[in-house]
Amino acid sequence: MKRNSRLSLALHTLGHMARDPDRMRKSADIAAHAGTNPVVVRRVLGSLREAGLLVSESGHAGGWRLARAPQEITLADVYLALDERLVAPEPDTQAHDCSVELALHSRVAKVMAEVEQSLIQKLSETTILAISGSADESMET
Amino acid sequence: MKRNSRLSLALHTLGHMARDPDRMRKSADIAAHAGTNPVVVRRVLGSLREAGLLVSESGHAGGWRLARAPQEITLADVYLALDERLVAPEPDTQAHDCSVELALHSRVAKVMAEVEQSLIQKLSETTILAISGSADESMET
DNA sequence: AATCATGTAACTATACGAGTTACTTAAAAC
DNA sequence: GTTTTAAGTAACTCGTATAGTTACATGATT
Repeated sequence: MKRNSRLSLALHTLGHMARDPDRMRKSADIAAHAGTNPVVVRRVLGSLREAGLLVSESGHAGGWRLARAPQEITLADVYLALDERLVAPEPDTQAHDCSVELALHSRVAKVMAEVEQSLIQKLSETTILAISGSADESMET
Repeated sequence: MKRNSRLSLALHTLGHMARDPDRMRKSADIAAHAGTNPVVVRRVLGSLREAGLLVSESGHAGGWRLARAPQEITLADVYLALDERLVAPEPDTQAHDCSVELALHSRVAKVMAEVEQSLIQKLSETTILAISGSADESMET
């Protein structure tokens, strides 16, 4: 794995969970399927648990499971839970008192914010049930 | 400097150039103003020259200058010249024959492509003259 | 020829994220 | 109540990407 893998891993895992929401899955199994490490899985899914998308349990029958119905979880929920930003934020301008830099920053920051909102809006239109390939929700390309 | 600085540096520099398009600027001066290194400046501006946005000259009266009028250069031109991507592309899926991964990839890739187009569209609506703070083109926030 | 700027290769330093190891905590099985 | 099994987490290594730096070649003007 390399870049942006947290979101990919999260969505991939939730897609599978959506097909069989009641089944408990171990981080070791998830990691094996995704070709990564159990600790990495726990870190990523831990963020989703904090956001209320997943629940986890320790012990023999432990593992991970959806916290609510798969049609109630959108790609936007997942995107926001991990706080990755697929749209790069403007780097903090260090109070350079340069009018060009100020004008530039406000202009670009505004555009990026709009684009970010647009992304979230689009992501919110797809649920993880659709990603799962379940027949319940069609996958028109 | 750290991240995403190429685009910032490019736009900042072009913003200044837009205020006085005929003046030649040395990479050393630009670097001093931006708080970076002349070689870094030459690398970034070199990309803009390849894209036809700037011209450069060697020797005593040498330096860098806009290749065309500042109102003819938009932020999108600059964004495309450097081929940074502020919108993260989906990482290449390594032919994992997993239906969830495939569905996920096509879904997300489509959204990201739309968002990227939207970003470019928005960037194309602002010229570097507007960034320059020149009175010719207003800066309504 | 001397000077001054760009052009560029090659290297270093740094930041960041994934991966890994090792350990603690918690719940179920026995 | 001890064993087993899984999550939780800290701390570290490793790979990679990018800025920064050094050094030198090329080209234009004086």
